[in-house]
Amino acid sequence: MAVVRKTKNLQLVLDAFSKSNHALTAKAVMTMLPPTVNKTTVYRLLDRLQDGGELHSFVGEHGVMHYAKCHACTTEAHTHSHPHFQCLSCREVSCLEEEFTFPQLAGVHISEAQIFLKGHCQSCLPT
Amino acid sequence: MAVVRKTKNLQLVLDAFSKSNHALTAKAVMTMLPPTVNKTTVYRLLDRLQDGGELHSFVGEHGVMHYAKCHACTTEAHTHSHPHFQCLSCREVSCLEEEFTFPQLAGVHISEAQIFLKGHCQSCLPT
DNA sequence: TTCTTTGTTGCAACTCTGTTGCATTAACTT
DNA sequence: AAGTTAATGCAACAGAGTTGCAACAAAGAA
Repeated sequence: MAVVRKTKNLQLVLDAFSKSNHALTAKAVMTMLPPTVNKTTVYRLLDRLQDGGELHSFVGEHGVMHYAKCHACTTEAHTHSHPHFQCLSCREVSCLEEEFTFPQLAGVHISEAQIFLKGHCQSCLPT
Repeated sequence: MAVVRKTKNLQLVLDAFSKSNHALTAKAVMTMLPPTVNKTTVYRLLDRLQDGGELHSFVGEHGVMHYAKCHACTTEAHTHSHPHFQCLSCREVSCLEEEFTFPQLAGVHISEAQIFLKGHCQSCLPT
């Protein structure tokens, strides 16, 4: 079974997410790592961290995968029905904490919701 | 200014959407067209129809762009805050008619919502 | 009808995100 | 220290989508 080793690169990726507090794309992670780290490695590390329940992923702008730190998740129970948010001004993507309960609509049975909101974050709002 | 000509291919794409009643990817449209039609043409036709307010687009599974017919839209006012839905069984993607009103959350000002729901459609639900 | 204008199409090459196979390297185990 | 096995780098690839350019065709003018 897949024993996950705690390598240098794995820690660097985790550090990147601790530093930013935002959702990151694989590309964004790469720029925060030494340029010697191969892109394949980055994709695999992100997968690993996701499998381990430390990150979750979602599709963001332009259909690009985004990764963010998990807060209330275990390996067994991933509950990511919270919305994700992108500021149209600074383009940063982040998780919103509010759990979203979707209404059951006519004719379909909904079991999963992906919610991507856009607008302006507090820092970018004209006060 | 961009005068849009009513070509044979344009009509074929519209026919494809009339036939299916589901959201289609560019690839799906291509399979419904004569194989002589180039993929670049398909992408351009889809763009054109979107600009003209006849189609709207959204990101679906695997970050792939999906296109669907507009019902209550004009060239000026595109209101696509309705959710999109994919059946986990038949994989079909469709528009849900319900307009979605998103709550204003703390710290951010939301101006746009993209909602992608998954579940089971009526045809695929065990009765 | 024929000419001219201009929008449309096909083709090839390219970008970008993400993946795969394989040989090599580095972490844990004993 | 030696052996096992996961992690890494590299190159090549796959799929969605774009771009530049030459050739073509639709719509209007003569």
